[in-house]
Amino acid sequence: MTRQRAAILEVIRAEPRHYTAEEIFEKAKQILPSISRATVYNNLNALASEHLIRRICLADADVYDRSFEPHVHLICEKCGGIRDMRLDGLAETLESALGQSVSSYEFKVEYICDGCRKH
Amino acid sequence: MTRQRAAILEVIRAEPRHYTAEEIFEKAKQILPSISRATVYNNLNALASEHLIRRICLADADVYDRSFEPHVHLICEKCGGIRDMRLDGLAETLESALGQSVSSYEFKVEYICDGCRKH
DNA sequence: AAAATTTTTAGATTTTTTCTAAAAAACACT
DNA sequence: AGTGTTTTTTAGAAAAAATCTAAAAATTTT
Repeated sequence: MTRQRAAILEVIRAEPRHYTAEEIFEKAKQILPSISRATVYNNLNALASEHLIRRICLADADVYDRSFEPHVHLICEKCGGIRDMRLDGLAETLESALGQSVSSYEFKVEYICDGCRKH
Repeated sequence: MTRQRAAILEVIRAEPRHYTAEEIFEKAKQILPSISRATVYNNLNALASEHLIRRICLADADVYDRSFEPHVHLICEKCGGIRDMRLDGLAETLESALGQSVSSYEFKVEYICDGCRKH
């Protein structure tokens, strides 16, 4: 475990918010000012393929989720806000429909959030 | 409806396969040789936000799906192959868990495809 | 068919991500 | 701790992906 990777994980795990690669780079620089952009990209790719974090593609940017635990991402169509939700039993439903086990899933849902519905 | 948009839709709808923006550009050029890359990107963005097609983000590229109908995308962890699957009742499950209706969803599942499991 | 609006175009520009080869750090082994 | 091996990082260049621009063309409206 390098100091760089630790800093990147620290940034991602600090808050439930989902950050872009550029934001993670900026925040990691506050911890390790000499960190390189390539290191951030390398680590985000590595962490995502090791299933320690998850990449989520939004309309205008890719962001990273500190949790790889299966959950639903609710994305507001109006403001682009993103909210997490648990939904149990989904893997089971999926596996029985497919007839085979699955490694992981990513469920992205478009809706209108409370704030936007009031307008 | 411009000839360019028609050509782009024609390319996307020709086959169930999912193409990248660049592939769509190449194929659209066979129909309209003067078509510009910007037109392809403009239209893909417009079509996706009008919900006529869907953008799917894979590990190494974004691809476009001719159908916006809710369905599951099964993505093989080994070979990256992508396969569609129907899964009924998902919207209902989702809406009752959320307590509110949803506009659409995108369900991406990682698994090992038949071909790769044999090796 | 004229006017108004929208879309397209080619290429430059911007943004995002990856690549490179040398240096540094981490790891493995005694 | 010391040595050698392997992996990771670095800075900057390069590549790749997507957007922007303003003029021209096509489409739509009247």
